[in-house]
Amino acid sequence: MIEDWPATPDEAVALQLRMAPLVDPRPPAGFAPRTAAGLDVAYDEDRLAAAVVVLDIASLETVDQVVVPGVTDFPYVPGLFAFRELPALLGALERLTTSPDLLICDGQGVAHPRRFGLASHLGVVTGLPSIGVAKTPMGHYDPPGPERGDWTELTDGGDVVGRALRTQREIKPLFVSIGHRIDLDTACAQVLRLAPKYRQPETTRRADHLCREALVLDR
DNA sequence: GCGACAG
DNA sequence: ATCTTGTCGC
Repeated sequence: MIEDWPATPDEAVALQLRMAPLVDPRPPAGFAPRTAAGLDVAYDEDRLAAAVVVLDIASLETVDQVVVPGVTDFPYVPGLFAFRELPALLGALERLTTSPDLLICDGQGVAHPRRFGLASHLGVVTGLPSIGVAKTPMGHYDPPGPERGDWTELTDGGDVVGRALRTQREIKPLFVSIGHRIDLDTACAQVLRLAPKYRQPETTRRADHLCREALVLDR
């Protein structure tokens, strides 16, 4: 499934440079996502659990979920985060009953040194529209206003790569960037819609809870 | 050369 | 990511 999987950081960087041009910032024709999947991974030593939870965007009800166990192959290296989580997340995605319309990822999309963070990598590999939602920025930004929905640009090397988006009043913003096949306005609107009550989107919250629980039960 | 650097 | 106490609020 995953050809030429890198064994070293140098190979991983080379793969990102080859794949970054494959990111398509244009949404599919008539894009109107009905479901969104949250993806997250939890760790315990060399074990991990990857979870995907699919929500109906309108009702925020869970319509499908999968969690799979795995092992950590790749060390955590800033900029190469995807190589740690991608294999397990793809395995979980394959086991879903239905294909989600949109992927909400825990990390950067194009707000990344090589414009190819986890969300972009997942989007390109699956062909699905994807959004990167990170808790910490990779780039520079000025603090947005205090209200829910307030935002400022996230920049890197002179490029606008995403937004610092406040999802709750006076709560630290999230850092949203496009992953693949979506535009930044739509990405931010979807994140806001999915986060009516807490800082993080419901998709991410449920996937987080699910993989943590699985890690404990599998032990 | 030194610091910064998603989870 | 994970480690952690008490504390505030619904």
